[in-house]
Amino acid sequence: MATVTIKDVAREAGVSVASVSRALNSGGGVTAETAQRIRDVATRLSYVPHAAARSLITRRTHTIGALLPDLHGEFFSELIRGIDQAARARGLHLLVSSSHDGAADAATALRAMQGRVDGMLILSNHVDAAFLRSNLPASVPAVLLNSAVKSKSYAVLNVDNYGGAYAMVRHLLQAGHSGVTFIAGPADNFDAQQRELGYRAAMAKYAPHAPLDVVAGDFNEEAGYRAGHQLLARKPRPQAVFAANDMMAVGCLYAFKEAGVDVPGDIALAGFDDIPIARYVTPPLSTVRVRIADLGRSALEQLAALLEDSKHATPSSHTLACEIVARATCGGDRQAAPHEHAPKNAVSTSGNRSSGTGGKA
Amino acid sequence: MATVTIKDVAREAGVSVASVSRALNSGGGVTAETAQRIRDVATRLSYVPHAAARSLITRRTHTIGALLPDLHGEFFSELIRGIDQAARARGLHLLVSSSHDGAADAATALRAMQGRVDGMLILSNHVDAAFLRSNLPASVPAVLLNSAVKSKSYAVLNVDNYGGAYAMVRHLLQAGHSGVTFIAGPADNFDAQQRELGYRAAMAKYAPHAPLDVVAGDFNEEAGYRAGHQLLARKPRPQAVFAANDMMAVGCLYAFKEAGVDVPGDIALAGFDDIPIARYVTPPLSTVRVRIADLGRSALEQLAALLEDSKHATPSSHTLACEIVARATCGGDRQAAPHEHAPKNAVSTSGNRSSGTGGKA
DNA sequence: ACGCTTTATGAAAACGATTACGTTGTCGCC
DNA sequence: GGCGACAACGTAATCGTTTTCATAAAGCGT
Repeated sequence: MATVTIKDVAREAGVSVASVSRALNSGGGVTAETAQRIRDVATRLSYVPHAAARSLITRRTHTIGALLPDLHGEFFSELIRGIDQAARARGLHLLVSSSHDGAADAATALRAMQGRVDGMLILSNHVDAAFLRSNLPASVPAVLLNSAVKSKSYAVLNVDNYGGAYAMVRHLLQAGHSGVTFIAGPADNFDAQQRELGYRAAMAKYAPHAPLDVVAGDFNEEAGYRAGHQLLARKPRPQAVFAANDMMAVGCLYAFKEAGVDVPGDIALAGFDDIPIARYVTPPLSTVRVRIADLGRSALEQLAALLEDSKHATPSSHTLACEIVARATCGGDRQAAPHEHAPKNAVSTSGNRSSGTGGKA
Repeated sequence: MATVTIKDVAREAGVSVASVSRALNSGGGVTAETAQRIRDVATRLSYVPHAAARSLITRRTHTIGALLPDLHGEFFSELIRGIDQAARARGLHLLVSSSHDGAADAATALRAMQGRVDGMLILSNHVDAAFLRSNLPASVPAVLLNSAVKSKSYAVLNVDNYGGAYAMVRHLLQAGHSGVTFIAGPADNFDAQQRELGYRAAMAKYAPHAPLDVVAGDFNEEAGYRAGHQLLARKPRPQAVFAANDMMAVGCLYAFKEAGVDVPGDIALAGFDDIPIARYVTPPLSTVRVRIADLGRSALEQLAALLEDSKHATPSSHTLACEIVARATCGGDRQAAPHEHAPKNAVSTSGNRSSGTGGKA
């Protein structure tokens, strides 16, 4: 059961190793029948080329690396799913390194991937241009996800946080609310910043006389809960609240429920991300949906394009659209959908196909 | 900016490549000062050994592969998190291939990993002993997760589905319900089978005169919803319902709410998995928690042990305990916890740390 | 001083593939 | 019939490491 090498195949087929290589890879330079015979022998011996040996000479690993922060839940799964599917379709392998906290951590991981990958997918908010310059050799192409980096050396793929927030604020205002309060995310988070910008722009456009109203938050449920209580203490209570992400919106919702405030009757509420929980809280949360699997997929495809002709492939910047999902909490003229069982819209984002511990049937 | 090899380091340091290799790896066989000089030169040139070349000769890739089915949501993330953290701690890389549906698909993926990994972590319900024999060379050690396979060739690591279900049924019965109805999972799913067995055993033990009552399900919300309606149509309604997973319990809960049936007043309800949604439905769902990150972690550690001495490391079977989480839906003598914000128990399973699209702050 | 063990070091052989370059043989064409 | 082109195939170099083996220097006991 010793590993069978190309030599064994060659000997068995009565040819040289060169011919075996040609028959199995390029196809040219060998007669059709010799090629067939070689292939037969190869399968009979169940020969599988040694990946390391091959990539030593071809300088290709057919592997792409994904550097991800300490992500949780649906976001992580969907992202990987998108990446993995696209990668498999292209015959690429996926080397994952997740759960990074801090730049030093990410740098180590990035360096550890040196030479093991042909390209990188990077999602991290402590990654900037300087970081990349010193930790990523120029020779390995990379696609940055949701990054503020603007460089023509790297391709960047962002979710349209700005547009999504803008659209949601417009939606709330057009539903009749005269103002919108925004619960912000972490100050150093790129997504959070963009969402706030979208909020400000939409307010300026559709409610130019209403005051801008931003309270601090950090993307956690607890922060939303505190913000909710805080807002209820105001003399004229806000009419509508837009949280920078769903978890804060959920926290806020519980604060409102606890105080006996009706949503959306007394206050309208909306979040951002469309995490699965959003559909299950009572009442169901209006939010902005992000097609995360698509994000992963297109990131990989962009990287693959860069890999194919690293010469004249210009690393470009793209943005992925969001869509607003009007459920119960935003009030207004929504349709009276009771509860979405087995959601009809076949978006990959909303994955309540989740099974037990062991996977699908 | 051409890649710097060991030769460059050797020339620059005025030694042979052998010494460089020794200085950087074993440490023995070189003077302390030469070793230091070599290390200095190496860092100065920012030399990083070519992984392929190295593993060509050492026959080690320092990479482990993870073969996963088409998982969604929290389960997937937590599993990978656990694996990844443990892997990093051991200096191992993680090659992921997920989203497999069907045995053929899994076989292809498994074969594609040939030679790229030192060991495999496998979670898939269409993987059995025969499958492994024909698709996995005996030389590569593997750990099977949640698998029915009983073989001394492979290590198996299971969640204690049986024990968890048993404990939950006992809990329900001891809370005063005279019987429990079970909503089963897919017939061919190993977890589902074990959970049903646990249900049956607990019933036999603690309610020997109550009839066993199992209705079909498939782990999806929709099935739980249908089962819920179906159960309400019974003449004496069931007193307590235990669903084989949380998604079905949630579907069932919505069916009850729709019919105006009070939970837990009229009917008690419980699920399995403790998915994040469980905490957010109204009322919060009682369930059985599975420490998924721990599952991944110990799987990797077991594999690492196998890797270190493949000789006399006996691939053993282990089981990971569950814990029951009594929230509102199961009635009984639970404490009146209003809502768990920022959960105190620092379990890695309940990850509402989830952020926006861009990761943590 | 002299042999003998220890130790640092270098030269060279692996590892398993791809591929540039020869070599042969066959065919076509003048 | 000879000459050149081309196709099929083999030989050997190559990729960047690790590791065995040889060699030289140095320490050490007598």
